[in-house]
Amino acid sequence: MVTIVDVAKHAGVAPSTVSYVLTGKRPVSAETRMRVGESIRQLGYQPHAGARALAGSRTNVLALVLPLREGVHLPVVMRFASSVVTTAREHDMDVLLVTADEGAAGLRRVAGTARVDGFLVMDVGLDDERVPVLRDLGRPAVLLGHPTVANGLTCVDLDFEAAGARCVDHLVELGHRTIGFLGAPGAVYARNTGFAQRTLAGFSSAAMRRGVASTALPAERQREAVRAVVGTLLRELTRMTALVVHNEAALGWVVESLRAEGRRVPEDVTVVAICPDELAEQLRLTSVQLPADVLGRRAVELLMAKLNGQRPPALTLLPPKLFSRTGQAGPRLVVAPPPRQVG
Amino acid sequence: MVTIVDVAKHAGVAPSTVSYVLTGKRPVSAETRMRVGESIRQLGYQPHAGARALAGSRTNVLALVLPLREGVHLPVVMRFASSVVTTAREHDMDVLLVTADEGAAGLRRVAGTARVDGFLVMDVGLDDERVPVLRDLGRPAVLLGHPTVANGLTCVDLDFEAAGARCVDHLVELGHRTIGFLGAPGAVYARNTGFAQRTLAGFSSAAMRRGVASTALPAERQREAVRAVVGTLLRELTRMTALVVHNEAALGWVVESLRAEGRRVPEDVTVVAICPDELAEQLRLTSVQLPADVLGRRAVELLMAKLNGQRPPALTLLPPKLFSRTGQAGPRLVVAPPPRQVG
DNA sequence: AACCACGTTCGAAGCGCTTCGATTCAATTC
DNA sequence: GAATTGAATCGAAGCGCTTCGAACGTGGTT
Repeated sequence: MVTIVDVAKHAGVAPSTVSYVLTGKRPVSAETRMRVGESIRQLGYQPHAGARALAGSRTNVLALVLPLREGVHLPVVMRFASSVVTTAREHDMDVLLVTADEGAAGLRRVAGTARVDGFLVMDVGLDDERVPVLRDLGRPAVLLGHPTVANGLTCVDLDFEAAGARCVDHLVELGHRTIGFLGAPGAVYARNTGFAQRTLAGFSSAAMRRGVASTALPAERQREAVRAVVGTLLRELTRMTALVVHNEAALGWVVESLRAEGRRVPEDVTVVAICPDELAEQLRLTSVQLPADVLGRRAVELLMAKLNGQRPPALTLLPPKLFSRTGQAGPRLVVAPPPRQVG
Repeated sequence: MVTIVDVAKHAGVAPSTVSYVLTGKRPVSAETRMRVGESIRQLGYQPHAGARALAGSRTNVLALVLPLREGVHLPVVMRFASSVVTTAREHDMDVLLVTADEGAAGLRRVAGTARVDGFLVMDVGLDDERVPVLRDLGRPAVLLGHPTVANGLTCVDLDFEAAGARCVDHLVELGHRTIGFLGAPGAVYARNTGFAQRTLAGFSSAAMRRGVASTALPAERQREAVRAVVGTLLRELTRMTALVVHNEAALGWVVESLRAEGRRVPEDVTVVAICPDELAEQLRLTSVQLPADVLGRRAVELLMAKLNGQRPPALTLLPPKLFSRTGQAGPRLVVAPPPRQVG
């Protein structure tokens, strides 16, 4: 193995000088820098990660905590993971994969053994045991999915409010004047927080602002329940030509119900969904997608900022991406505004 | 931070003794072991991973190299990754996530900086640049997917030959006596190696052994091409009541073509696919699944064996799992034999 | 009673790197 | 020309752990 001492000897300098060349933490003359660089190249020197971590108390590794079993849509997780690793590498970081199965104990372990510098935690629940632990651990962390705003922690999520509004705006631009909203099961709105409510709020205020007639109803996931709600909407909102659906499980039944009621989709009723891209793709519906790749990138950037001692905003909401799938041509990306930041 | 010295003082022993308690590399009296263990618990001691790696030249981390972008079916990758992490943790190992994008350079980097003890590489190509690098690196590695048998390297894969045979056996047990085989595009069979050929071989010899009439044809992925091949099969093998399909892209068109020809699926023609589970699930077809979870577990176990100085078989072929989806009941797992080992 | 052997435990020497105070030397200043 | 400065570099002290030879008892042997 080639060590820093070998490089130092080869370049005729002290080991510390090589270190300074590598880290840039002290000025080194251009000439020395060249010479050391050349020695590094010739000897094929690669610093020992463990030694670095020991002496410098920085591992250059970040923990990515993923729900690998269930819950979140798998392709979304993958895209996110991919984006995280790529972005991390741009910052010269490696990624340690931790499953959510390990729970808080897993976080304690990798932090306690000084394996990682910080955490990226996906799919954090509203009352997650890991949140307090994360705060105690005293290492930078970025949470994804649910914006559990907790002091000191940083969160990233899709801007669901904007997503709701975006659907309305899109439909209004297509000429629709009466729009329905079919949301999550009632119970989801009952807990007084979360993305469902924010989506609905965005939808409602946009409808108001745009002056369109609208009705919003919750829906259970079962086929019959969905059929009933669709029936109600068609009856109450007789001139309804468009429907925004924020309920993955019901989505398929919604389309089926509409057709059963004699409405063609999308000719008679245009359906816009807020759901993972794959599902919308399959049903050929225009949709607002979860921008997993942007989410991953942004999350890493926020974490890096914290590692560098900055204090990034406590909450970053990413602009929704709307893919139009009405035409015969491939998905058309409608450009969205920059992210919102809070705190 | 609590160090080994703190623990040693607290327990009234030398640091080295604490180390031996932890690693078990030298005998320690039961009484001392107790006392040290108690101190560890009381102080909440967790050994510093970097220091360990430096002194012991063992990181307890393994690299998982995944094709995160494309190629392999995403859910399969996830299941595999999940299984790898879980199994690795059982062996007290952590997992560093590396994307295939980084190529051979990525392997050189994580090995050169002593970040990992070994490699798990998924989706290795027939003439992959990483194979020679992996051999040079001199660290244990286990390859998955294509059994590129290379000296010193260990491979795990699905036993495609058994998969082909299994389909026949299953169908014969259901009473079928004339079975067609619709395979990958001709070009795939032309390269003189790989899973396509092995599947076909397994199918053919099983058909022979079972005394069933059979015809095998390659098929391109396009709809018209598939339709033509299905037509040919129906004409040539007039009494065909079952069809084994080893061509993911064509699978949907196969079912469509059969129905267009007036054959009900599965009543008139039973289709068994060799494909990712999700696809078969969607089309409600009985299928042979890639056992990603078993694959991941086995891969880690092989790697651990190598890390412990053993010389596991060069090639392990996992028994195929056949899921029957003909009935109304949920998937029924038909139990399969133990893995085959070579080398 | 002196000896040996064995199971335990200790002490010290690194592992390869970062970091900080000290040192050097040339360029500036009075 | 001596004193002052500041940039560039050096040297040494750790970081927390493993490991290896040595030391220490204890019990059994001759």
